Amino acid sequence: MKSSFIHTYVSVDCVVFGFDNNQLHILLVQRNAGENDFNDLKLPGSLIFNEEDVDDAAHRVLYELTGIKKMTLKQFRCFAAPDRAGNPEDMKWLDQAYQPNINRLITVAYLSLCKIDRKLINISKYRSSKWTPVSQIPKMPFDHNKIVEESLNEIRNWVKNEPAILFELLPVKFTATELRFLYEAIYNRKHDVRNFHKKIAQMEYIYPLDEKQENVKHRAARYYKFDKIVYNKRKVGI
Amino acid sequence: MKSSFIHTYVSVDCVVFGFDNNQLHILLVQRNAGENDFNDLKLPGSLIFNEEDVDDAAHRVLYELTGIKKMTLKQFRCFAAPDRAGNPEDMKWLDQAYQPNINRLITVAYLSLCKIDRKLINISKYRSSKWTPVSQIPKMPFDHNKIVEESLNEIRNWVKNEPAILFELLPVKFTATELRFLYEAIYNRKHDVRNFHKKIAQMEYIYPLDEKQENVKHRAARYYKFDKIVYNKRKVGI
DNA sequence: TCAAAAGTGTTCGATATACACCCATGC
DNA sequence: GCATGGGTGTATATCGAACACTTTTGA
Repeated sequence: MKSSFIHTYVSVDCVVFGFDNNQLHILLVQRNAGENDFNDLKLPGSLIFNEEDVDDAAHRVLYELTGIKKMTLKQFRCFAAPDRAGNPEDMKWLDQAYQPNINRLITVAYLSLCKIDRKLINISKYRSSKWTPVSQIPKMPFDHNKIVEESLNEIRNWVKNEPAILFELLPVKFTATELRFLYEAIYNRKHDVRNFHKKIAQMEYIYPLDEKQENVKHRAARYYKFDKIVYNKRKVGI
Repeated sequence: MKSSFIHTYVSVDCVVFGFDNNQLHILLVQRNAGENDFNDLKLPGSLIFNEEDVDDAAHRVLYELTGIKKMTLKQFRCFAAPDRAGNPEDMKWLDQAYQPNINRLITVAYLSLCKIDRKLINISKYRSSKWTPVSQIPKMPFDHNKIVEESLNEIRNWVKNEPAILFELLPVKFTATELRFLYEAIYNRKHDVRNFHKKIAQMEYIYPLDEKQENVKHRAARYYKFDKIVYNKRKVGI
């Protein structure tokens, strides 16, 4: 009886969202560092270390992947189906990447966010990473496709509870249209332009700059900025 | 390097909510089966078995605790702080309950719901269980107090996304006042009686019966029932 | 007839939705 | 001057919040 309790390895996997070209993207990595093609992508992740909390492991993975120290992240689910690493290909890769005879692997999935134009400094074991539009996510190893699918629901909840995270996906200065397209990409529905302007006008934590777009071949759009201090004050008021 | 990846034990812990006397309760168990006092309570839980998904482990724990086969449940967070089982008392108990030298223990926490007047058939390793009002949760081992704290936020989200779960906490036939008190207990704020009646009148999935309370020393309240079929139709419509 | 809880309608403000035209810019 | 996308206001429906008195029942 006692021996049937299982001793497992635990990993973290991170779904890092970016936003570009009116589409959500996810940062995927090449599974096999040695090969130079992008036909074998997966979510960035790692086994957890001894004496390491899962949140810390996720921060570590993200740091190694991007060079950013304290990325905003949120745990959203533990995936532990016994056969999730049952594919022979995947088992082989585990043996190679970590150590032989990993009998069982449970993963804790995280959401994270990154300005997609940010220069990433990759010091991880993965040779390279690639921003992939959510509409073009390839078939991935383990249950990574399932994790991505669930992450798309989770990010909606997250935005609802903490709208500030939107601004981690946008440039520091952004236009109303960019913000609207971001909403549209996350919620997958259109928003009326006029109503949207009204909405941001009454969000005190979004303030307009005098600055406008330059070198655009149409009327230049105004830039806005997010005011974290005002945002945080608002929250304690609730 | 490779050896610093950790092989851990994984458990599930369940926060089972009940509702009685206008208060939320949580089902706690006696940690030490041999002793007959209720001074050492904890959340029901178990290590996971080989070849067992965490969701299945949670279902197993709940079945052994209540005799109910498919309780509604929801995973809400993985707790993995390295020192979460670091208390010597807790380590001693782990050695005794499972096996010696459990070096590290990660837990996946679940929410679940139970009609509190339901007769429970306890076949678990715990001698007995006890419904405890959330206002009177004692100090518990490991990080169980923290888990309970977070579960109270989670249940609010859950109700928002899936109001049907409320009815798993109420008798099959319930009065408007019972439902209102349940809302009040979960959200920890008062609701206006008239507005509340209006609200349930326009929830098509709550329908009034002709039946009323009996043997009450005041005006008898009407009973209502929850219609799962109407509820599910409504959902696909969204 | 009293105590205790059930039940009932209206008003107001805030919020969400629908909808169409002029403006600024580069070419 | 035209193509491209930016920016603006009003009217209506919906939802949530505030608020006080009458009804039913058993003791």
